[in-house]
Amino acid sequence: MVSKKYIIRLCRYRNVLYRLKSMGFMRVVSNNLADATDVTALQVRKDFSLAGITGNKKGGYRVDELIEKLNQILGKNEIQKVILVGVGKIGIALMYYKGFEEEGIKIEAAFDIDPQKYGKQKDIPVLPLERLRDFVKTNNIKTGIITVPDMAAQQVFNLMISSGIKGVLNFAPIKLRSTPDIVINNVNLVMELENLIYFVNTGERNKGEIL
Amino acid sequence: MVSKKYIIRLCRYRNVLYRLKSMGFMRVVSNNLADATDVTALQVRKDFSLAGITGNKKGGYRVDELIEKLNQILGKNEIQKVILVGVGKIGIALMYYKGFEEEGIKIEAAFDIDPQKYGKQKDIPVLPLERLRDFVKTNNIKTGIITVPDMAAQQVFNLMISSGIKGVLNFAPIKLRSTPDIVINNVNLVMELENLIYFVNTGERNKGEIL
DNA sequence: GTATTTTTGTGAAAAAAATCACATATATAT
DNA sequence: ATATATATGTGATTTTTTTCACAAAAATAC
Ligand SMILES: NC(=O)c1ccc[n+]([C@@H]2O[C@H](COP(=O)([O-])OP(=O)(O)OC[C@H]3O[C@@H](n4cnc5c(N)ncnc54)[C@H](O)[C@@H]3O)[C@@H](O)[C@H]2O)c1
Ligand SMILES: NC(=O)c1ccc[n+]([C@@H]2O[C@H](COP(=O)([O-])OP(=O)(O)OC[C@H]3O[C@@H](n4cnc5c(N)ncnc54)[C@H](O)[C@@H]3O)[C@@H](O)[C@H]2O)c1
Repeated sequence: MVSKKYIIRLCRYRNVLYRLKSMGFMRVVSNNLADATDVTALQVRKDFSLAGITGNKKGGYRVDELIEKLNQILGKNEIQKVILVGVGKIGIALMYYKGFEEEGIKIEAAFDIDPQKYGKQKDIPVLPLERLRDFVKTNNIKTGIITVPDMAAQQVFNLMISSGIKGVLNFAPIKLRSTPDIVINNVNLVMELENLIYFVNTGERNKGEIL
Repeated sequence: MVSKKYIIRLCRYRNVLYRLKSMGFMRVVSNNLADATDVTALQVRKDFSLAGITGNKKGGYRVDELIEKLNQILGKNEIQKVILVGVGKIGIALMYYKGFEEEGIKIEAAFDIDPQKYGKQKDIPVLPLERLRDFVKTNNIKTGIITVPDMAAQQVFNLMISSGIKGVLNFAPIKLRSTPDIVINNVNLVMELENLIYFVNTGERNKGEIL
């Protein structure tokens, strides 16, 4: 059983590795990765050790091998399909963001209740909410993003889950009522900012929470 | 020295308390707060104990008193001024978001290098980047949000810090080079999604990382 | 007015995560 | 070939965070 923090560190290593690879690096030592990801070299090695990844006593790790292993662990070898509900300000920002596709994540469709939104954004179809269930089943989608107003979030969530979705990235600052088999990651930007402001005001050092 | 997680829990309690208050509640027991915030009742009491907040052995905590204490600890008794740099898709979404003001956070101004963006968004002035330093000093701003393209983030960060900013909420998925006295909270949405997908794919239960 | 129930509060214990200490392998230099 | 420097790898240790166990206070019931 692994923790979220651990997986996020693996993702970070992977990101850095791709950049190193594109720069022509063949090998990398734990120290390089540590510098680039804000963890200690020891933590890097421990993580790899735990992940069953092994390097050379001198000369560190082979970049290609590392990427391959991490991709395997992180399930990055096929494109990950997601849907999005709520084609508003933040939803549209996400739909136009190129960063997801670069990581093999594709927003296959978006849904809204406002007919004015139907059509396309970028190359992503925007469909009526009623078509969600069918779309999710047909395309075997397992992951959804919620960017609807707070009041609508629970109801959209319920629809998603009953349609077969297993994991939700939720931008509404509410606690979704759910069951333990569903994975929910909440993005609460107000809280991120409140938190930041707290540490700024008190002058206390935020001990480098990852992410 | 407190951790980020701890402060975030306090923020969550506070949110729930405001809602309870608006519903007319005068008192609350640790169990209620626990249910609403996805932590255990014990954790709630421990947190309060640590924060020097004390309740009644029966009848729990006074809502008003709790809110007051939490506001005090979290520095919520005055409006928190922030600036934003990068009036693009995500920057604009944030500028139009009402959730910040509801929590006493005000985006005082935004900055960009594209003259087409100058003017206003909602009621927030959008100014040339060159005016940042002056604005920050004059208005004694301590907190900034970075929503510029990845390539520009470090440079904008440097400008912010050299202008007197002490804390940054960074949306660019890069590691900002900084010094230990500066607080940085990174929001990495790709990683949130990658992480979610990992737990969906493996069927492992993500042990409820807060936030 | 005494017993019972409810709920806080905290020192102690357990669990989880990070770090240390050091053994081990391998490349490079001499 | 031997010594030296560089890095990994892991059991042990420390630190941090959460949970347990139970005492104490206050309301309610009998
Ligand atoms: N905008 C931000 O910067 C920001 C920041 C943090 C959190 N959020 C949260 O993100 C969510 C969306 O914010 P926004 O600013 O993009 O809002 P928005 O009003 O711009 O967009 C909401 C969209 O959801 C659609 N919608 C409403 N009810 C729906 C339903 N039942 N089913 C499907 N679609 C529905 C609306 O038609 C609209 O297109 C909110 O919960 C908000 O709290 C936004
Ligand atoms: N859009 C998203 O959903 C999303 C999601 C995750 C992360 N991000 C990150 O947020 C950042 C912004 O993304 P976006 O989609 O809003 O981009 P965008 O291109 O829509 O907007 C960027 C804005 O920054 C301005 N800008 C560029 N260089 C600048 C500089 N040196 N100083 C000041 N302003 C400058 C541009 O004029 C533009 O207005 C990126 O780092 C991106 O990786 C965005």
